[in-house]
Amino acid sequence: MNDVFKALSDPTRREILRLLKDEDLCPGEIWEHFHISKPSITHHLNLLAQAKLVLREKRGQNIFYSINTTVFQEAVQWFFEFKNVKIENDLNDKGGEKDHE
Amino acid sequence: MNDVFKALSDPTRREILRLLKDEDLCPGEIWEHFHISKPSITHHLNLLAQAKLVLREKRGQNIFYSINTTVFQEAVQWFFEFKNVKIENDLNDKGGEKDHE
DNA sequence: AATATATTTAGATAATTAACTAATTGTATT
DNA sequence: AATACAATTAGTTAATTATCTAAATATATT
Repeated sequence: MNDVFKALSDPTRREILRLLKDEDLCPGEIWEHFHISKPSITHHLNLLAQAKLVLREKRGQNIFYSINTTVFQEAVQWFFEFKNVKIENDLNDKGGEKDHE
Repeated sequence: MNDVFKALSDPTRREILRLLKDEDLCPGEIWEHFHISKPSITHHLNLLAQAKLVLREKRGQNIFYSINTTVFQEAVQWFFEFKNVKIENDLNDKGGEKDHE
């Protein structure tokens, strides 16, 4: 899960994911949407693939990248841990612990 | 939203959030859970606060940090953009281009 | 086999960042 | 006002990372 958050922490990589949301693309096509070099695109795609946020499939001369929805679901799960944050604490702590120093 | 993902990309900061999920804490209390210096804790809390993932409230000598659930919800929203990734593309692209290798 | 195209690898550099120690600020207590 | 405690700021360092150019690999076409 650390790899996932690391991968998502870069705007370029999030934009790549947004592009892949609509259609599978290969590095050259992705590259056309940015103003950075192809090796940089490769670097970002490696990090996304390492986090399993994207899948690759080689077809001839091209390598097609696609979104891996499974890992997206797992990431959402992480957030759901924070769904019901301290309900009774809001009553206990704030009322009772003021003079505890 | 970039600040949010940047803030979430560090394991220490995610652990801090997990601690704050159960109760509001001040930097000294948070510090006791880690093996890093207090200034480092301050640094992480600054990034979390900048991303608005936590709120601070000064009470006398202490500053209490708490989870800001609103921003968590916004982060989940980001993921929901990827809910229905390329449905017709799965039919067109993958069906048609298979045998071109 | 020679050439063109697509992508990655290698290696370097500049920017960012997480960590530290030492010093400072701010609040409470005696 | 002097002391103690809580937290931050300042300034440094080492590690990470995003980027680049040049070179290498791999596939397809002529």
